[in-house]
Amino acid sequence: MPELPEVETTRRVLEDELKGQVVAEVVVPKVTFYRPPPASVRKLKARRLNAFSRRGKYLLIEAEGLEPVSLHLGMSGRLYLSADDAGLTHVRFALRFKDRTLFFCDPRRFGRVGCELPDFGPEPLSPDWDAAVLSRALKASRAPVKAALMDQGVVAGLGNIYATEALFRAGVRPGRRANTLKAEETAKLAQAARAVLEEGVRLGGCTLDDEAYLDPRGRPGRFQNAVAVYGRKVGACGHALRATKKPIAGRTSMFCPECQK
DNA sequence: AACGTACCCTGCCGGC
DNA sequence: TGCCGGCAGGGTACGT
Repeated sequence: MPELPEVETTRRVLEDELKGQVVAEVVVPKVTFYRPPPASVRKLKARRLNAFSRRGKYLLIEAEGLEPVSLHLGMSGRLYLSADDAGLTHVRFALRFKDRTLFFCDPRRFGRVGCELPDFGPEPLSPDWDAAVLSRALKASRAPVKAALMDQGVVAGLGNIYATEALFRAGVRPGRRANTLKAEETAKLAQAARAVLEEGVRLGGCTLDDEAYLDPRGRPGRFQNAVAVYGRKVGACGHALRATKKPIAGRTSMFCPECQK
């Protein structure tokens, strides 16, 4: 579910709502078959939260006097800020504050808590990520360009939605071998990836259906209205869309046969 | 060694 | 109506 824009939106909401607050209690539901969260989560008790930061699709909780606690939402993980746990299922742990609680819910259990961060590629929204940096990575790969884009070691934060949208905007088919892109195409792709992620952040992430991503306040994003390809049968260009014959990096890959070469 | 694929899970949706 | 297969925005562990 969550790619860079959704994680970034979540981060901003948490920063707004919880920065400077002290964790009153760390709650781990007793009846659960989840592996209990690591000790680093329990240690958050009585700590002041200084900051929430993000690296790729990872969220980092920075508490006073502790190493940052990492959180990856996986496919279905969600943070939910509320007065009580009414209606919430699959709660993995919760941080209680004075007058409300932050719940981490994770139905599919693909989320990760308190794990070491893997090696990431550059942040696509940082000023030093550009066509030259992308070009170097793409030239070194014979994988489909979409697989390279979603490889967190190449660039951190793109998943199926935003990679799909970036390739459409750049006019490049997802199945093209990464090292066959022309300089001009790579330049367009880097620009498109940045633009699509910026738009995703500006619109507060992508909420394709109600069960999916919502921010910790329970609000949906608006990027779904700007989607040109992902989840559609007809592209924003007006052409019928197609999926690649085989999934790429295990993901369904839609593209416009007219607009993407 | 890089690249593809299977797998990890639950929930939802469409087809029969 | 109910069951079943397929699919879902994540990553990782293998096999080749």
